[in-house]
Amino acid sequence: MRVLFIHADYIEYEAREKALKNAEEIEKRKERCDECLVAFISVEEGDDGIAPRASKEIEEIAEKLNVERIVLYPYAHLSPKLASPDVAMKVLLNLESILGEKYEVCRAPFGWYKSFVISCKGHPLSELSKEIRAEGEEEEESEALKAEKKTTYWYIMTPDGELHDVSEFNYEKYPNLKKFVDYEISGTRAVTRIPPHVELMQKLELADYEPGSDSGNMRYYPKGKLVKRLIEEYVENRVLDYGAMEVETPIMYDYNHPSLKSYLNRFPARQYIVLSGKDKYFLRFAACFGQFLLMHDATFSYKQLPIRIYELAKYAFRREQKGELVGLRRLRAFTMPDMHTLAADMEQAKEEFRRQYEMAISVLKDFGLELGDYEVAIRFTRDFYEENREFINDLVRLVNRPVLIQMWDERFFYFVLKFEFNFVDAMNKAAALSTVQIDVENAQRYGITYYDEKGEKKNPYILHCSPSGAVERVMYAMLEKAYMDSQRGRKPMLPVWLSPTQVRIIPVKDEFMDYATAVMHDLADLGFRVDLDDRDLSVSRKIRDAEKEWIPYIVVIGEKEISEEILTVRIRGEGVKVMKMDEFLKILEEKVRGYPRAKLPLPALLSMRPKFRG
RNA sequence: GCCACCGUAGCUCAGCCGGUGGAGCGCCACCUUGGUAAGGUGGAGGUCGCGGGUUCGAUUCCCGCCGGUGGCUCCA
Repeated sequence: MRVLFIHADYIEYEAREKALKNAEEIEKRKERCDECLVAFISVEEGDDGIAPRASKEIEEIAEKLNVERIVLYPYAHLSPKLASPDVAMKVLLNLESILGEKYEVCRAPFGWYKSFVISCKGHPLSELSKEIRAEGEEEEESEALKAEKKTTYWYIMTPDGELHDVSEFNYEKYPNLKKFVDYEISGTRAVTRIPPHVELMQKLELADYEPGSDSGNMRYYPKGKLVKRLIEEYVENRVLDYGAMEVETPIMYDYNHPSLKSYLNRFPARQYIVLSGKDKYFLRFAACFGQFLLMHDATFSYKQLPIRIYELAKYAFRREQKGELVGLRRLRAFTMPDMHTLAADMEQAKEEFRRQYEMAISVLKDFGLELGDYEVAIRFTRDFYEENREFINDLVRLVNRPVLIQMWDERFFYFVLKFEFNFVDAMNKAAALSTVQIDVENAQRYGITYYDEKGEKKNPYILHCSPSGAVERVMYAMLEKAYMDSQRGRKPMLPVWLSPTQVRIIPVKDEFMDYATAVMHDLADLGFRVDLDDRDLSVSRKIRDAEKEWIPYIVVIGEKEISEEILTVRIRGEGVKVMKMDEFLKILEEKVRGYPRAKLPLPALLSMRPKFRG
C-alpha cells in the first residue's frame, strides 16, 4: 500500500461521475473537512490483510501532527500494481472502522472521479509519503515455512528399506549424496567463481545472456539451438512412446480466473504480468493450468484411465528473484516438458508413478547422466508412508543406493508423494531435474472428473511428471558434468547424438579439398553432421580448434588416405585410429541409433561461419 | 528483494596516486600449402556499461541506474 500524507488546513472534494461500473453508492456528493490529516491511498496487490498494520502507521503520523480528523482518500495514481477494486474497497472500509475508534474519519467515495481543493500547511512534516508493506503476507508465509520445518523429518533410506538419521549416516561411499543433503538441509555454499557451465555455454557458442531482454531470458546460438531442439525431441519421443497425447495450451491466463487464482494465492506471487488493454494476465509458470482447464472440459470414464497428456511448455515463466538467476540453472523463461497423468485411484497412481520414475532414470541416462551424477530425493506425508512402506522401499531398491527422504506430518503442498533427481554440480550445488508428484488436490480445484463403474463422477489423482526437468537445466547438467570430467583428466564432451558437429574433416592441403568434400557428402547423406575445415591454417591448428569444440570424430585427409582408401580418425578421448569407411560408419551408426537426428546447424565450410562470440 | 564484488576493443584481460588508453586471441590483407592441440608479417578496430556530480580536466573520485557474479532469502 502506498500513502501520500498531507497535513491540511482543509480539504474539499466532490464526486463528479463514476469511474468504475461498480463504484460505491453515495448519499452526499460534496464534503469538507478542516484541520485534518489527508491520506491519499493506493491499495496494492497483496494488501488484502494490511488494514491493521496500515492503521497503525497512519495513527502514528496523526499522533505526531496532533490531529483529530483523518481523511481516507482513495487515490489510484500512486502505484502501478493496484489491487482489484473489491479488495481495495474492503481494505478502505477496514481502515475506516479501525481508525474510527480513535479519530473522526471521513472516507472519500471509491470508484468516482472527484474534484478536490486542498490547503497544505507546508511545515516540514506536512507532506510525506509512505510505502506500507504487506508484511502480514510475509509473516504468514514464514509461519508456513516454520511449520514445515517443525514437522519435517529428514532421513536417508538404504535399499534394505531402513531409515537412517541424516546426521548419523555414513556418507563415505556417497560424497555427492552428502553434498546434496547439505545443500538441501543447511543450504551450505562456499564458492566464489563463475559457474563452469556459464563459461562453457558461451565458449561453445551454445547459449548466452541477452541483455536486451529481462534477466533470465537467454539467447541460443545455432549450436545451442540444435542441442536444445534435440533434447526436446528426445524427451517428447519418450513421453509419446509412454502413451501421452500431445496438446498445446496458451502461455497466458486470466489473473482473475477463480480456479487459477486460488492456486496462485497458495504461493508468493512470482509471475510475469501481461496487460492486454485493461485486462491482466499472468504468464504460465508450468503447463498445469492449460492442461487442467482442458481436462476439465473433457469427458472420460474409468475404462480410459490412466489418461496422459503432454506439452512442452515453451516457455514457462517464473519471475525468480534477481539474485537467484544463474546461467542455465535458474532462469525466468525456460522450457519444461510437462506430462499429466490422470489416474483412477491410488493403486493406479502408484503404478504410474513407479513407471515414470523408471522412465526418468532411463531418460537421464541417454543424456549421459547416471545415478551418482544425481541424487534421489523422495518426499511424502507420514500417512502416505504408513500405508505404502513397501512401495517406497521398492523405489529405493530400484536405484540400489541410499536416498534422501523428507517426510511431513501434514500435507503442505498439493501432493502426497514426490520424487526428484537432483544433479550435484561442480560447485556442490544441487538442482532438480526429473520429478514426478502425485497430486491429490487439483482435480477437485479444477473440477476434473471421470465416471466410475457406477456411473458416478469422481476426481482422479493427477501425476505431474517431467521426465527430464527443464531442457535448459539438462544442458546445464551436461556442461557441468563435462567440466567435472575435465577436472579429472577426462576429455569433456557431449553425447555424440547431441554434438553439433559429429565429424570434422580436415584436408592436409588444398589439393585434397575435392576428395575431402566427397567424403563429407557421403557422411552427410547418411544423416550425420559433418563439416569441413577449409580455412588457410596449419593442420595442427585445425585439430586444436576441433578439439576445443569437443568434436567427437576428427578425420584428417591427405595423400595416404586417398591412395589407400582409408580414413584416419581421431576419436575424442581414445586417440587416432585408421579404418575403412564402412568401419567408421558402423561406429557412428551405433552412437546415434535410436536418437533424434538433425542437420548441421551451421554452414558446412568453416570459412563461411560467423563467430557469434569471441 | 537485501548485502558484497565486478563491468576497459568481438573475446580474455593490463592500465600506480585524476592529464582523452594497451597486450594476446579473433577480424581484414599479404606471405606460407601444412600430417594430429597455436606458421609468419602488417592493418583496422574503443562515446573505458549508462546517466548525473566534483574538478581547469574523470576510464580513474562520488552518487544513481543497468548488467554479470557470489552470499542471504527463495526455488509451485
